[in-house]
Amino acid sequence: MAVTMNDVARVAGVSLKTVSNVINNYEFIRATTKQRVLDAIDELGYETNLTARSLRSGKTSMLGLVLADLSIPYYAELASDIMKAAWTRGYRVLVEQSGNEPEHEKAALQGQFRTLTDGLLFIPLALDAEQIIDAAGKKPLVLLGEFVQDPRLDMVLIQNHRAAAAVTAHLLAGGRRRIAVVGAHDGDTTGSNGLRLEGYKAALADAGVAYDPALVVDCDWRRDGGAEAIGRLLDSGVECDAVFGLNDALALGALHELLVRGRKVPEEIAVAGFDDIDEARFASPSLTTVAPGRAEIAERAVELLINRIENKDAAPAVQQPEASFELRVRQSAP
Amino acid sequence: MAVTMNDVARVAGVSLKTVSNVINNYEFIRATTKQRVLDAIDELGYETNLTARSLRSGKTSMLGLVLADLSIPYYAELASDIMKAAWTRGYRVLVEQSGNEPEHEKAALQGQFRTLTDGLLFIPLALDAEQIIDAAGKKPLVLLGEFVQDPRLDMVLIQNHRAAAAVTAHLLAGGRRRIAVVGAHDGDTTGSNGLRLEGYKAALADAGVAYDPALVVDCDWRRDGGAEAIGRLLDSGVECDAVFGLNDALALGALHELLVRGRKVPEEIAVAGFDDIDEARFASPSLTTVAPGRAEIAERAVELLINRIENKDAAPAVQQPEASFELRVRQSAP
DNA sequence: GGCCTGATCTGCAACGATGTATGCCAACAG
DNA sequence: CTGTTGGCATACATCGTTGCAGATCAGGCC
Repeated sequence: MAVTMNDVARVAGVSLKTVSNVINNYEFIRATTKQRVLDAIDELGYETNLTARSLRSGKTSMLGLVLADLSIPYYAELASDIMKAAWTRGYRVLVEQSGNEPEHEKAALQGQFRTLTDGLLFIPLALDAEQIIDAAGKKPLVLLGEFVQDPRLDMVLIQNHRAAAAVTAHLLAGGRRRIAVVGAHDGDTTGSNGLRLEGYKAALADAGVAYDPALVVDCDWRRDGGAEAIGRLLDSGVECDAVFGLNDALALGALHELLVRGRKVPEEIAVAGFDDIDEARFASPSLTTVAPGRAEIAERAVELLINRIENKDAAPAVQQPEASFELRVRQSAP
Repeated sequence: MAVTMNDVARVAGVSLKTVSNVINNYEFIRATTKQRVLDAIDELGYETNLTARSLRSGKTSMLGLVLADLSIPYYAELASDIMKAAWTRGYRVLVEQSGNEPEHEKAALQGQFRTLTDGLLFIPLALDAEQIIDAAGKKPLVLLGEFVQDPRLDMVLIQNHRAAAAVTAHLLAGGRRRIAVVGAHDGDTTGSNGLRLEGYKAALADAGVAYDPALVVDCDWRRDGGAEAIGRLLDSGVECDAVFGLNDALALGALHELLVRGRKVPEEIAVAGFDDIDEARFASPSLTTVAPGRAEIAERAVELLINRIENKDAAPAVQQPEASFELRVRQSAP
């Protein structure tokens, strides 16, 4: 079997508890004793059994991260940042893919998954705030600002409205007047789709350009969704001089479809996205987009969650820090 | 505090062990007793404490997955597939990012990380076979066929040699004669880089085309590495009519750089990659590449690892299944 | 010398589940 | 009526740690 503290204690000639004390850096241990224990640990190749420690201490030092799917670049990049942020603070991250299904999201919120983690980072896609509050247990929970927004929940916010307005304003400044929106439904006002659409409308209004619902097409937020949606729009005879994909995958899908159809980008039609995934820089033409502060989001979310975990008693008001965004102008919409 | 089996037992009026038996589907339980227990579980909202179960049973039902970084699309997509494959078999996956650093890889192989998992899936990048064997503990370990290859280790193999030869043969069939290779060093013979380079050479030899080491440029296996490397090659005055990026990120980086420099792809220079990440389909022009059977690799690796975990006693010979590959011809090299 | 203080180390119980051994009862055979 | 079998339920020990409450001992002080 595995080497236990007991074995180390025997070899070092001390009590089991002393071994524990050495490992946990208890202050009052004679240097010589400490050394003997450390030598024994080395000799036997002892490794702390984290499962036992968790059971006894009630802490797992793991954070849960629930997202739709790692194969989506934005989530993968965010997950990577979150894992790094957690790591530097002594936590590991256990990822759970919800596949965008309400049942999976609910299960992740309340199921046994929670017993494995000290707290949860959650990117909700299928559940609304009400359902989340119902399903969530007592453990700390921090949402990552995507679709849901609610004053009762801790979350890190993306400036969906302002960032989308900035992108739109940039397109308008470039002289575009008929800007198609890919990834929303006319009338959406909540969630990332709604908030970004509202930002788009606000920028139009600022510039005195009329809003035309015919320019708004909805679809799955994936590359193929974006390609299909812009195709549908063009086939329906609607003309446009710019496309705003509500995330980069949509924009890249649309960009691809436009080029396939022989449209010149950006001369004829400009394209812009939202997220600034790495791929955006290397697309051809490279994609103009807005960076929602991914690293900052990861950092803030992890920090907030760990604060909640470690200061359970203190229960200050709900926190909703906002990440800062930055427009990235590239070739697709100079 | 949390609800325990004890609480359930009290409410249901049975012993703690009976609750355990119900949960574990023990056969001989009166239907009425079972129902009473289930009702109590429901009433109290009891959730099994997985930490306690793990400690007692010695199984965590978690697989470790060590890879360089989730922000690399190929790894993210592979991780996603692995998590799904593990999930259907009742296992969760704990991901650890090595950042391509030997120290991190070693730590993941032997550290406390192992006590959290029943077995490890490992994509080695920095360590060689010898170091892996030295560092690895007794728990099951399966490598994912990237760089390391060794008859003493379980692993799922990618047909690096044959797949790279197939890509090269396709480029040759298209009339290309000066095919640059991005991502290897002349003389590499092992690892993904070496094996793919060897495949390339074999295909050249088959077609009676001479191998020119000047066409081989090395760099980091990332988009920006590919861009920089092809730039370096062209700046040095070497001309080529095709580029084979040893993975898709390299190929896409190179593709981007070529277009920036005004080269026509594929008319002037064809581009091909290796991996078939989702992005390849939506690049412009879309990228010709080879799909190394990612889903199959994930499936096989998980299956092999779980077999090792669950049939510890039986220790048959080392297993090294090979995933099948498929050429995906697209616009960048028709 | 007796008492107190602080450094150093120890034993026991407990975290919440499961494995083993066993008890109890009804049904059935002899 | 006794003995055996099999269904059903239980008690106890145990996994490897850590928290809590001491135990021990040397040195300083009155």
